[in-house]
Amino acid sequence: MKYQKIRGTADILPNEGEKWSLIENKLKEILMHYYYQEARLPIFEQFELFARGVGETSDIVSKEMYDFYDKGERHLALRPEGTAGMVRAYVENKLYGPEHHKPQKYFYIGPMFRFERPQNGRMRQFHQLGVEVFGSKNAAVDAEVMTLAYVMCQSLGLKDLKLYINSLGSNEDRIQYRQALIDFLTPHFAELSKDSQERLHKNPLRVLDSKDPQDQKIVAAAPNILDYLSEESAQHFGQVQEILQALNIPYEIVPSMVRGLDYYNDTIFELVTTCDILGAGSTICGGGRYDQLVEEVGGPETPAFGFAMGLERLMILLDEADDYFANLHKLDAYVITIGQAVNAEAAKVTKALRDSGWKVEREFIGRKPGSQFKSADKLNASYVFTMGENELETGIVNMKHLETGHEVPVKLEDIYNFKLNLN
RNA sequence: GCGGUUGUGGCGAAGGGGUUAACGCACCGGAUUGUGGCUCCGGCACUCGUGGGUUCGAUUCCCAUCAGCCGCCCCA
Repeated sequence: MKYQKIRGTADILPNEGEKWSLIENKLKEILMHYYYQEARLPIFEQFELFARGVGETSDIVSKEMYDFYDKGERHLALRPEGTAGMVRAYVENKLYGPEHHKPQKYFYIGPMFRFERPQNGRMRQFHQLGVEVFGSKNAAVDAEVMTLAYVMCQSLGLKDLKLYINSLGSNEDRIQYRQALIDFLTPHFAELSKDSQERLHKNPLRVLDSKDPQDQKIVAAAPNILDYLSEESAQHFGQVQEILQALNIPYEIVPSMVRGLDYYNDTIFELVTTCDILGAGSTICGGGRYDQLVEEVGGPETPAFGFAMGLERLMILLDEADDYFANLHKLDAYVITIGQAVNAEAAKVTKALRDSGWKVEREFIGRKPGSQFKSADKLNASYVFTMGENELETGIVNMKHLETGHEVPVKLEDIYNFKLNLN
């Protein structure tokens, strides 16, 4: 084999591709109902945008970026996530202008790139559906976006879904909590795992969701971030819950939950599956509030809330779901040809049937009739039309219903005039 | 980035230094000059991810490399 795909990329082959568009269409329909509008943004941006936006110290920026210099010596990067680009577009195009309905609610679907070790549901090029809302600090926005994420997954028939929520509070809240956490953990430094010892300096909140059992024991007694929320943040978080309850969206508060991007404040959430086919990456959707990012990117003070959903993870889960995709390719008819002479007439029959709204395939490679029937069977065709020289002469074809084996003669003319009678 | 594991036809999979590389599925042809899901017969890998080495000889051993999978880190 001369060429192979780049590590961590995937070929979504035709059969699979149909599943993707089926899912995407379904999700888009829901997004329409919630009044979200689609944006299509560049796949690469200035490196700096991500570095600043996502956070220089985040893993995504510090070790997972696909960055490069173009022929004009510009430092660029393939987008590792969608929010930074969306915010940039929002600011650059002055979508905050008075003529735009507030808040603005956008979504996008597309590939993202992260240089990581591939695993099930974790690719170097992967796809996200992202949602961003700009211009409201209302807790109802938080709740709506989380509801949206939940409903999208639910509508696809996903089971074992959990909505985890938490609040990071304001910047000041977090700084205080961070210090409290460091103060608490420092006496236990020697007992912590190696990973967590490092995390203590870089990002102490991360120690909270360490998988190391010893760490977990220590952390169990750690101060709770929710006790450090300012009154405003606590009230906001309370309202978010109130609305979720009113909407009957089941959720769970997980005070140890932290997110990997630096820009979040107040509400954060994750949608995870509790079944284990996804292995380590059971999060299918994550997001939260980011009230400072727009300003950081050069726009006016604009609160915002968003999430990203991992599409390949969704697809993996859906593949498990029974026959969600069954009958995707069911044919209404297969046109069998016997002999070169019927080539054109078979084309006419096929087209006429298609024009009348049927899903139709025909024989192209001239196999024996028996094999063609096998194909028709395999392709799940309801009817088979047999075209041979006899039919050419008489103008009458055999239409066979595969399931019953019942055959009826049909006039070609009737097919061409869309007068086919299925009884 | 670290650790483990795997790589044989379109797919699944046996083989374990010696030369015709099992088997199953799928596919193609025939038995059945134009009618399917069963059966039977036949066909289908100059070659065992790639490159190098050891050897009289390597798909089998060694090294490197690429890729897949799993765990960690982290995340969608």
